[in-house]
Amino acid sequence: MNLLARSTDYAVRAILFMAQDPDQVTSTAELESELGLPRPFMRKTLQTLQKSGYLDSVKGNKGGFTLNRLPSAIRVFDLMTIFQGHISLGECLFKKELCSCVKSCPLRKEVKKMELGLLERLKKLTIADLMKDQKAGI
Amino acid sequence: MNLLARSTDYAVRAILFMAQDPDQVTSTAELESELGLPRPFMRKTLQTLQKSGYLDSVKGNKGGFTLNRLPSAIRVFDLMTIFQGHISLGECLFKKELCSCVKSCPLRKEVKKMELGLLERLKKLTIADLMKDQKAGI
DNA sequence: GACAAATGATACCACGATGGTATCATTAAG
DNA sequence: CTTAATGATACCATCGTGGTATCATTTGTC
Repeated sequence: MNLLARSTDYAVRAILFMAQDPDQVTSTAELESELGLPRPFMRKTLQTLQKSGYLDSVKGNKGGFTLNRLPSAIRVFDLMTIFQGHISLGECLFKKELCSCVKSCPLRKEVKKMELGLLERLKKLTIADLMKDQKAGI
Repeated sequence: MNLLARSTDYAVRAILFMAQDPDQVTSTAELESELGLPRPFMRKTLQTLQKSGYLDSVKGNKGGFTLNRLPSAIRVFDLMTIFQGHISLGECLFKKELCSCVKSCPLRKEVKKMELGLLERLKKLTIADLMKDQKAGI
């Protein structure tokens, strides 16, 4: 299982990179050479981030993207939502309604509790936090 | 996202059902009519449980399965492992090694922390706990 | 102005995991 | 002997995800 999709993961890395030097224009080519992120996929990813208001784009030669928000204002949880939709650990109920377990599903309840704990932590985590870790770590 | 695979989910329901009357032989046909679980799929699922030592099987007419362990000795986490393999929230590192993020991946570290919390809770949860919930709730 | 290098928008593809089915052999109750 | 169950497999279909390709547009540089 993977809590994070590739797209989310890549997005976070790209944003972390751009946050080091917020005013610089970063192209997907740069992300490829600097971080090894696959260029075509990153195009799609960054376009999504731009449409969602996290990045500004500069078209044309020497173009690319710039970060639009403070690292402390970017929650990992929100990025996950953008790329992965509604975040939940147990969504069987919704899509195919094979669950007649409305009342008789104690397992769901437990999973739901764990989900709550997890989401709480996720919602607190920002890019700024990751930058701190990054500097502290190595 | 789904923390639990269908197979795990079904397995838990079947076991919960069987635990109500531990000495009775339960067939997949019964599970289908009583719980609405799809018979062919349940066959596979219960066979897996039998091979893993959770159920005994009775072949032939009037055959089926019986529970082999005490509800308190069946951890949901172990069932998940059987049907879903190694449980983890971030396994990108292993399979395709595109992560050169050994040192530079603060996000992984955070996910790992959350995973620890989640697994701790999951490992504590047994079928007996679920039975208690079931009786308490409605 | 021409070219190169970038994004915008979109459509498409490939693979794997998962949920689910089908088949044949074997066993045992009635 | 028939029926109803499991044992053991092999197979299939669908979907999400990761990834690619294409064409149009924009813009800096020579």
